[in-house]
Amino acid sequence: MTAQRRVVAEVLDGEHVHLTADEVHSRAVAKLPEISRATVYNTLGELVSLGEVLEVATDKRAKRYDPNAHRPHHHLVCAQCGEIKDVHPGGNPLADLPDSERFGFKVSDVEVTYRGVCPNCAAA
Amino acid sequence: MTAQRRVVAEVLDGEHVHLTADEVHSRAVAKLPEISRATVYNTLGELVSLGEVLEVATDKRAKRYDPNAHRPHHHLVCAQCGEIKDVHPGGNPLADLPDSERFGFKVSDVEVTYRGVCPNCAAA
DNA sequence: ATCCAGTATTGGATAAAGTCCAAGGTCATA
DNA sequence: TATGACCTTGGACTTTATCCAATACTGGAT
Repeated sequence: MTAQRRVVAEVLDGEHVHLTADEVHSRAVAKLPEISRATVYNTLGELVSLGEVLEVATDKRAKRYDPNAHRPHHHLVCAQCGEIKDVHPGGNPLADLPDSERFGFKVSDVEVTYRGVCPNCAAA
Repeated sequence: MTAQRRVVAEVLDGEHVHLTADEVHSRAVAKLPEISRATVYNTLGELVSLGEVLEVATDKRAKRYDPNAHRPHHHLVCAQCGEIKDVHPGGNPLADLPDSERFGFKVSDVEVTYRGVCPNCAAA
């Protein structure tokens, strides 16, 4: 555990945190000015491999990193400003996919992304 | 309607078609050698605006374009090779998101992505 | 059939996001 | 202190996508 990794881990902490790699880097630089982009990417990649952090691809621009990897959840995204909330819907989408629709795949995971407009953007 | 647009529309036709912009361009070039990348991007953008084609962000690399926009469906993705199938699960995920989990958003849409391993990759 | 205004296309430049790599630094151990 | 393992750095490079000015094409009006 190096100073650089500690800083990345610190930046990625909290509820409803979904930063891009670049945002992580900016915030990390604020705490440790000499940290490089490459290290941020390396560390994020390791955290993802370790299962400590999730990659989220809600919009098609930069990947986002979600530290809330240990409680399963899905995402609610504002179509206008891009804000992302963690949500915990009921139901079991895995059970809703009949065998006839599995094409022989071994299905292991489901991701659900709700889209809408957040209160801020609705007001504007 | 120009030759270029016709070619792009032709390339994007069929079931379980989920090409990247680059793949669309390659195939379009095969039919119309002088078509430019910019035109492919423009045309894809227009088709998306018109609601004729969907953008899919299943992996975090290039966007993919799905011509099957008129029958609602979700996606099943192979985690190894990236193959994508259209699927039609039962259930109603929208109904599964309680008000208490909506954070005041006006929720209008849900995307469900199943992940697993396709028969090919499982055999290998 | 021709002309025109408007729209589409082109290719090259540019941007944004991410990856790769060689060189150098740090740390624990012996 | 010397050694080896692993991290970090910065810059070059790749991939994906967008922008722009110049040119070409389209369809309707004449």
